[in-house]
Amino acid sequence: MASTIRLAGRLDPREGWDADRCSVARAFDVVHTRSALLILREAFYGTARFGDFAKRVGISEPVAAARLKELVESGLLVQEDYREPGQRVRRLYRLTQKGAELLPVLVALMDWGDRWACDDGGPVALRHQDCGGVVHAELRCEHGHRVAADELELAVRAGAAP
Amino acid sequence: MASTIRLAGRLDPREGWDADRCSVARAFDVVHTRSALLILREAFYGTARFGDFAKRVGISEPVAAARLKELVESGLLVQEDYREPGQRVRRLYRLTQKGAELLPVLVALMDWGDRWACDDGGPVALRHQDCGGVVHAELRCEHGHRVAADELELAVRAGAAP
DNA sequence: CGGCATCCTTAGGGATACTG
DNA sequence: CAGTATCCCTAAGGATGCCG
Repeated sequence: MASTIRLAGRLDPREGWDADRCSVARAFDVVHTRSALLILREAFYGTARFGDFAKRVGISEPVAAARLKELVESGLLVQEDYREPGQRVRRLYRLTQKGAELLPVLVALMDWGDRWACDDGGPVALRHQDCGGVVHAELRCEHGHRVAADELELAVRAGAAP
Repeated sequence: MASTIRLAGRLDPREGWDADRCSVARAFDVVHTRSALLILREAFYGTARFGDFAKRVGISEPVAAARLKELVESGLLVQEDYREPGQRVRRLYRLTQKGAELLPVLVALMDWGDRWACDDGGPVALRHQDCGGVVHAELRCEHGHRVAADELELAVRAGAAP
């Protein structure tokens, strides 16, 4: 059946597999909750202030406070105090490099949701500023080849032996 | 500061934004838990049987049963009863097309975890079978251009007005 | 082997009210 | 505006035990 795939690979890396070392699990543990994910989405959209996060994500202030604190502690966001001349101090939350590199995760989720969880293709689209083309997250090898799921091979990295 | 980015775009799509229509949120709601994500990871690695999921993901049987049932109900996995001649019936869980298309999400998470949550670059690597090149999830527009975060533009889709 | 039933603990998240 | 303090509910997930 074409609807099921599996990663190719001669050796079975799952023997002696240490679940705690899995990068997928570790990445999930950092993001960790729905509210944190949506706060990151808003940060990508340019949101920077406490109240805007709570309002736009649709969560209560206590939850927003807890998630923002965790995200700062994890190094995904930085809090900056910022004062324009003659204005009161504003507190801004902004993405760090570490946080910004989660963008492909967000885009991949958006792609999937647009395709499988929306009637209409989703409320927003990402476009390439230069050419206007719609942007997606896709699998490419380091030589630039587009890689289909059945062309993947799973390899255990050196030093990752059981 | 180079470590913060924001999506370009002249109009602000967040006014009138309906949080429930967000594809990122909807996709997260389908996957929904850590254990479901790791079950999907195992499905990509070729795991198909109940006990293997529980053991390799590192979760209890009740949790595995609950997640597998949810994933089947969501249409990400199918359960097949399968009998080799002379053997007892085996039950297999396999990815559907809908589930298989979550692969870029998993790869993007793995990429991020390898880079930011592991000392050693992560336990496994994905390679392109044909050329051996390491595979990553990256942002490309429909014309094949590689798209950096600051080249993105957010556009409200037709019919997505407030 | 492939589950389900039960009990338990912890954490995510909403509501409300209050402070600097 | 940017939070904090309480209280409460629900769900994720482990442990144990049973069943076809």
